[in-house]
Amino acid sequence: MTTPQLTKNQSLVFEVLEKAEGPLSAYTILDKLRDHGFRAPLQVYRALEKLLEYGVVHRLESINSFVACAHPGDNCHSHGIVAFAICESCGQVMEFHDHEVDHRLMGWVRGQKFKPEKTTIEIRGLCEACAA
Amino acid sequence: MTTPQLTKNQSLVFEVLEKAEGPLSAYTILDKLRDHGFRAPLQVYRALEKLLEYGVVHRLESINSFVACAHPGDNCHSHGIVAFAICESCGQVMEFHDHEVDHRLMGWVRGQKFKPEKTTIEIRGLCEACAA
DNA sequence: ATTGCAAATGTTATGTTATTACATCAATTG
DNA sequence: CAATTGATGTAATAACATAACATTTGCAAT
Repeated sequence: MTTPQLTKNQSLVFEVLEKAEGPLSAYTILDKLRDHGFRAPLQVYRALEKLLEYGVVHRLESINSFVACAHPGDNCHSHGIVAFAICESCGQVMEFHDHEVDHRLMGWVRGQKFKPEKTTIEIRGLCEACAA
Repeated sequence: MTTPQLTKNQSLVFEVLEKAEGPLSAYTILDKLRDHGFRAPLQVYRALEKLLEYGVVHRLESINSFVACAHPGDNCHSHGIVAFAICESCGQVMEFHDHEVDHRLMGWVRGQKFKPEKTTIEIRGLCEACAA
């Protein structure tokens, strides 16, 4: 799937996430876009919904936040399951893929005849700098 | 770590989760315990906090819900990372462990010198019965 | 160019999940 | 019994997310 031209609101939300150092909550995004005319949460959530669909933004379930995909120009849906390491101190997020992990999880899933739609892998802890 | 004697509120919350067919939200638990004197969310959240700590209850991050651990009498902290398959149709949750997945994730983590505290693996989709 | 449709947007209100702050109570121990 | 600690009760509020409905915009078909 290729990413279509983003609409105005989608572009604004995406730019905010790209410039951010780490994940942002929907309401933080809203606050950052008040100057651009955003007034209500739905303006953010609707844009996020599309950006997630296009695979250019990820949702971090364990911290109710959103982050731009770490693969500029690429789209993440082709890489299999995406995993995240989230530093609980500085907020930094590392995104990675591991085919063996995918393979094991999908193997289990097949064994159960479970039909996966969306898989979440999130490791919360301390990054190297913060653990020191 | 061995599970200490549960307090009154902890027992009530745990019993509700054990009897439930699937995961419950904190507010659903609250409603089920109104007859037992529960009045406020905090009574539930405080009990859950301890039950999570003891490893007898799991939190499903992707659906903001809680479920009793699938290993009666045992405690889950000894099994490495716990993974869940959550049916989005019937709500049923399957809990499993995969040492190879643990190994791969922990290998990546070591390579980054990241210090993991809590890892979430949740597969949402359709169980065999619901996919049919 | 106009009509008709689909998608995007704007706005208000509300629903759902989680925590803060503070008071009280109960068990333990020195 | 005083002091401490952990559990509980209660009210208020913060944080996250969606429903419902009105309006506007872009664009294809005629």
